[in-house]
This record gives sequence, C-alpha cells and structure tokens, in this order.
Amino acid sequence: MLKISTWNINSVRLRMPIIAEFINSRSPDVLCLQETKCRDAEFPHKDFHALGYRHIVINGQKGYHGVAIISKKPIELLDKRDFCEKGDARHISAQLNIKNTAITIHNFYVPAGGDEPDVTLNPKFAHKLEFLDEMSHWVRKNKITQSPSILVGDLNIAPLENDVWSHKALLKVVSHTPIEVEKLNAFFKAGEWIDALRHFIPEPEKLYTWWSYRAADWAAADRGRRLDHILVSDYFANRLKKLEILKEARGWERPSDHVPVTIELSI
DNA sequence: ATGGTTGCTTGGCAA
Repeated sequence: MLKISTWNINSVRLRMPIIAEFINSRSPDVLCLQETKCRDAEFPHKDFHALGYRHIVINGQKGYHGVAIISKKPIELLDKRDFCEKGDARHISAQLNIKNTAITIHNFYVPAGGDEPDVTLNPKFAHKLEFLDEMSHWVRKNKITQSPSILVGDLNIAPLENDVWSHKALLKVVSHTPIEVEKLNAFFKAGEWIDALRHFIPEPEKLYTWWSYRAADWAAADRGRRLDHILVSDYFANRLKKLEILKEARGWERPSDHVPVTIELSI
C-alpha cells in the first residue's frame, strides 16, 4: 500500500505543530505540501527528520507559494517546472520506486487568480488561465499519464456543482467560474486523469477541502470549496483503496484554511 | 452589497 497526503499548509514553519499532529496520527508514506512560504534554506528539514521523514525535495521562494514532497522512503527529484516562466515555485515532481514500479508524483500550486474574473482587468486571472493551458499542453506533450502517475495539489478550482457550498452564488467567484472549470476539465481530459476524490465520494454529495478564514464560524457556515485534488493515471484505476478528507484539521490550533487529503493505493 | 481573516513582514499585498 502507498498512503499519500496533500495539504496546502499556508506557511510550513508556522504550521509545524499541526503538521506533527497530522503525521503522528495518519503517518502517510508521502506528504505533499503547498504554500510553504519560505526559501529553501529556511525549510524545517530537521523537524521532518525527527518525525521519520528523511527524504525531502523542495521548491521554495521567499514569502510566497512553495511546494515540497516529504517521504519516509527514498525519492528522487525529477523536475521543478516553471509554468508561465514567472519564476514562481508552483511545481515539483519526484519518483518513488515500489516493488519495481516507478511512480511519479507531481505536486502543484496553481495560481489563485485574484478577485476579478476578467482577463482584461485582472492579470492574475489571465495568469491562472494561461497556467492551466500550459498544464494541458505539458501533460499531453510529455505523455505524463502513460506511466504510473499521481498528481496532487491546490489547483484553486472547484470544478463540480457540489464542490462548492452554492453553485449559483459562486458562478462569478474566482475558483468556480465557467472558464476556469472549462480549463481544468480540459486538463483532466488531456491526461485522462481519474479524479480520486470523486471516485470515492461521487456527486451530488458535497465535498470541500477549504474553508475561508473570513467566516465568523467556518463550521457553522460550512461555506467550503473543493480546491485540493488528487488525480491518478489509468495505472491506478483499480488500485484506489481509501480516501480521507480530514475536516477536523480546520478546527485545530492555528489552522491552515485547507485540510489534508489522503488516499491509499495498492501497488 | 459588503466585509470579513491570515501570513509575510512592518506597509501593503496575496490569498
């Protein structure tokens, strides 16, 4: 079995106590983090080593973005791809070998896209759409899904109607606009990815991984969105065994606004 | 319709 988790941590240094809490209770083989928000030299390697994770690859930058793959078993760094050539730390990939099977793990932090869903008024929204187009091109050109591949991360889009608390209320809110959903679906199609979360919990059940910091009472309002995703290539179609979306982590001490998502795969 | 919070860093952005 392979147990892999993804979590937008919103500052890895600040969140180390709850990362330890998560690791001690769930103990994934591989933990993928987004929004680490520190330079590579500032990454808390020692804390992860002490928790039993000695194999770490990181793509960090000062203050913004940043992704990491943290593993109990040896992993090999494959790539840190600069989508849209902006120098942002939004992707890292690594290879994990289990029982003579080479598994590629891609960890993404897709641009949030700002507040205004208009490419002419908002360059951040244009960047987000361009980033998604480039992802589709990349997955097709490099035949990413023709070998055993797992893609995780904060894709900053909730594609399905029940991936948000109100489809109608969010149609003009960045993360759920039709153009973003169309681009993300094009990416899904380009790789023939399997949506692992919806494999376990199909529509029309509501499914969220993020709750805003701005709600007075996030749990009572429960106005969430499914922004975090795990996609697997065809190799894993009959190997998906278990899913956990750890909603309670949103209520932990000094939480991230995202919660950890974990799947188990048989290899 | 608007404002609400958090993190990085100390003045505003970005989310």
